[in-house]
Amino acid sequence: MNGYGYDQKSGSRRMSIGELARETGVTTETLRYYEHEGLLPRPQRSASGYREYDRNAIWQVLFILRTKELGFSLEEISDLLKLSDNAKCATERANRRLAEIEKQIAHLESIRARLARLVATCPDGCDPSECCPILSAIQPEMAKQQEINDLKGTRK
Amino acid sequence: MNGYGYDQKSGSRRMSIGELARETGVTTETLRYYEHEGLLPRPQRSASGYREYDRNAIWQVLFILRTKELGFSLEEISDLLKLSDNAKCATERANRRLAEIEKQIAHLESIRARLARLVATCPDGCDPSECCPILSAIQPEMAKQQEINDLKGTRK
DNA sequence: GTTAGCCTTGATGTCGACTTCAAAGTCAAA
DNA sequence: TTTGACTTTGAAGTCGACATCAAGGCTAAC
Repeated sequence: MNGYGYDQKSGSRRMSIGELARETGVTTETLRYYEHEGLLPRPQRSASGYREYDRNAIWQVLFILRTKELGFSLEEISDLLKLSDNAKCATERANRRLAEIEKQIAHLESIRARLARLVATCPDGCDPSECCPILSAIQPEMAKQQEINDLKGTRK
Repeated sequence: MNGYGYDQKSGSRRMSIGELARETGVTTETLRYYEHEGLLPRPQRSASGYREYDRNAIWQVLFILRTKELGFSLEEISDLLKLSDNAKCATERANRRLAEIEKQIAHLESIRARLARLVATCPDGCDPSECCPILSAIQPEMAKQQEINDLKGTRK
């Protein structure tokens, strides 16, 4: 048996910070951090000062985690929670986030294309005795410049 | 006229750190930082201790910037430069990076899909008087639990 | 000769999202 | 009763990639 009482309202047992951490898969430090940052409400305290959470806290934490997964920062999540208090619509934020994500995807796709092209220039185990085609493809002018300099050097 | 001499080898004028910064679009602090981290070779010094770069330095900096654009960290770039010294092939690194990028893209795409679905549930200016469908969609169980609790609360 | 603008160094600050730490108090089981 | 696991707090540390600062020296142009 643990010393944590029952939540009057929901009728379910209250939890320690450790139990909440186990239920949600985060560490106790993270929970305290979220509380400190205003993402989680300050819970009840036992006589000895321990935090006592009700079952609702689980969903509050999971909300944070899910929203984080969607790429929102903790500050944005905090904003969303404040909006939620006012029962205002979060569409605008979500749309902004969506636009950001699409930009990120486009950026990564252009990187992917460039990288894939680079990799294609270099057959599997390329000759270690010559300059790697990938490296020289990243810096074509540098390679050329080096060649020119080398030529000048040998001629002098 | 400036006090920076000519590079014997390339025959081109040497540059101060400020000039190199202007040519490459980074700050002097960044250049010193790259040098400190071993990404740029330590340049010649003037009698008074000023750094004196030759034109090659420009391509070295641009190589770092281009590779950074491809999503490599400074540490990875440092590795690549070491490999380049040994004239070994960088294919493996590039392939690893490519795999990472594809994972990131896939992740972002799943986020995009989820977000788009959420946004679709909420017509433009949704009614501020009721709970935002987006927020409740992120936390369906929480909303349900809240309802249950509210009902219990009013019944008691 | 003066001034504005360059350069030097090492140290410290920044951001976000935690993690780690120290030192002490509390709880449940054997 | 003692052990060991748990909890408390605020402060400091971590990561990467720089940015900023302080306090001074150097150089070019007027």
